[in-house]
Amino acid sequence: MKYEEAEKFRYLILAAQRQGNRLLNEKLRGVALTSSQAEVIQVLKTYQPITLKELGSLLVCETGSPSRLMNRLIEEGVIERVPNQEDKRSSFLQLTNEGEKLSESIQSLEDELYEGFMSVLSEEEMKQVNHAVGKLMVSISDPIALEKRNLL
Amino acid sequence: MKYEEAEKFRYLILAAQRQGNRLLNEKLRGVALTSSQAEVIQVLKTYQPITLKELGSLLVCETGSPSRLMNRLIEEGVIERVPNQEDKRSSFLQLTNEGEKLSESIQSLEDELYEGFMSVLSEEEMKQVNHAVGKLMVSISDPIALEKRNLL
DNA sequence: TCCATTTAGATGACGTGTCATGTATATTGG
DNA sequence: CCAATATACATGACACGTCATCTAAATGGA
Repeated sequence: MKYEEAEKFRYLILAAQRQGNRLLNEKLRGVALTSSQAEVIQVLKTYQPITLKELGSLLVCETGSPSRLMNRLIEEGVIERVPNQEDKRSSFLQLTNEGEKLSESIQSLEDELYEGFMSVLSEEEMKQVNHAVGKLMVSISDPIALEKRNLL
Repeated sequence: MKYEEAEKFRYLILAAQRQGNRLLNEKLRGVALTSSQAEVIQVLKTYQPITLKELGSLLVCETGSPSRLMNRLIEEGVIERVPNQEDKRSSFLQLTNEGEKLSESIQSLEDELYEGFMSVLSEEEMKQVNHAVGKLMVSISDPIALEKRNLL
């Protein structure tokens, strides 16, 4: 049982991510968005207008550039492209009016999620988890998105 | 910033799951398996022979029955089906010899992962995280797989 | 016994995460 | 200035996670 706690750690992180994701996706079903789409909208809300590359660097642990994710949101009229005169390879992304409205709905659904966490865990407990997991992230990966968004 | 720690918590869990998954998948590339396939093999190693339904209940937070995951592993000759005379809707699943061998490789790769965690986090820190996240899992979800596999 | 219901599993559909590769535009070294 | 390289993004491929739906076998009550 040398690795007992480490194994539990691994699977609890997996379970938390899966269950949390399902919970959030259920909440988001009402506004017909996925949790990934919601993350994009919330990032744009704060950082727009930005290029796809910049957006990618702000999404938590997204590797490739999220072209397809964007395409869907553009088709749905939630996000729009603004040509970038300085560099024709890219364009700037920003929320449409509809996107801005959606952002508010998302915010309140996310707040519900956070309330749920806080009804089970004390702030102290969350800080302990955040400290430990944050250390791990710094050590095993490039925590750029987390740093940029002040999530560390 | 009412939800500051809760938001960090949320994204750190996401980041940890993504990065950890990438790390493990890199390690598993040498044996041409994905982390999901590896989990199936390791569960079977311990609990075989079991039906697909039982397997599903042992995988961490798998919702549907993992038919397709199984089909690939059966095609690859890692797992085999044994007819179930008692109930012809299902069959028993077990590792082939090749599967048993793979299981040992997987174990040592997972141990590497755990060593990595332990080089950054103390056992005490992991216990704190496990306790807090475990509480959350019990409260927001049905933690059956975690309980069955003694991961709580 | 027979039919309705339940259960185990398979399958289609959709969005995502990930990697490899392709294409157009920028940049840079000579 | 131009050719080689780098960069931003798009796209194809593949496996997953998730949900809805379908099929076949088991079960249970009339």
